[in-house]
Amino acid sequence: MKKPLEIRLGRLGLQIMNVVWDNGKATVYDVKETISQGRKPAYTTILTMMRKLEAKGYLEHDVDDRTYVYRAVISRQEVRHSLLSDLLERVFDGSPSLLVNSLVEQHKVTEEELREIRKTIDKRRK
Amino acid sequence: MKKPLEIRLGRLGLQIMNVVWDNGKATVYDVKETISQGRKPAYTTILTMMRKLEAKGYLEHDVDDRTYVYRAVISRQEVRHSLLSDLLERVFDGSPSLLVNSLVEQHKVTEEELREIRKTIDKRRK
DNA sequence: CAAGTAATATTACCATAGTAGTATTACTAA
DNA sequence: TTAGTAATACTACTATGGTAATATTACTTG
Repeated sequence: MKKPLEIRLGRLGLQIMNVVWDNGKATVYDVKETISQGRKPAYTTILTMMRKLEAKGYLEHDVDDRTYVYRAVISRQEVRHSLLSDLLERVFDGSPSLLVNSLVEQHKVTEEELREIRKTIDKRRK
Repeated sequence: MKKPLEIRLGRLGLQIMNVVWDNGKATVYDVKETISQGRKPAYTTILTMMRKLEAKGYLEHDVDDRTYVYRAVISRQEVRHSLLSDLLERVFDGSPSLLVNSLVEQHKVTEEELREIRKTIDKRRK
């Protein structure tokens, strides 16, 4: 079983994966109903994209009473890891501290978030 | 003051921008010589891409003895900010600590890097 | 049985990143 | 003066993500 080194997911593809991950499984209809914020793609647009995601091996489906019920083949962690690695290498020269620096400098990171991050770091350090 | 439009840059575009940022300016030839690791795109490929980057307003050029000398219109920080924001929202649910968590969990972050990151956090917290 | 309905299948198009061959232009050197 | 050279200009094609209309299929219900 071979793992794709690089995961390619655009906005819509990622939105769809998120719905599937959140619910464990999802039909085209489920996704359509859940994607309510922002642009609302047509039913067939979501259908087409889900078929493409399946073709790429990111989703699989079972048939339940004529309806396709999709489930994720790749995990959220895998995708996060892959996309983050990609950004790290291509944009931040492979330097995690540069990335974190940019993160806390330019994004409004709350005090709460900073504490959380610090905890993560310290746990990792020992 | 520019609006933080969404910056769209693929692999090659980013490689080119990096050469320009690193050197302050760059010709097509400079970029071709610098891009030595991995695939080596043809001269005209780089030329075409640099023209596209200029069309998008990311580069500008002066003419020096018939040769175009490109310089960056957008900064590395802008691009880093934009691409990181994008990833943060789309992949990490807008949560910086989730992102940092994934960063230190799955990438081999050295002890040195952890110290560096912690310093950044603490500086921010004061 | 026939019409409606709910689902997928098919097909086609647009935009953008990447790729690069070929054409043109303008200078250089024999 | 002309062949070569070094640069950009033009053109075209591929791949992929996104978009969606239209067609088909299979079931439901009057």
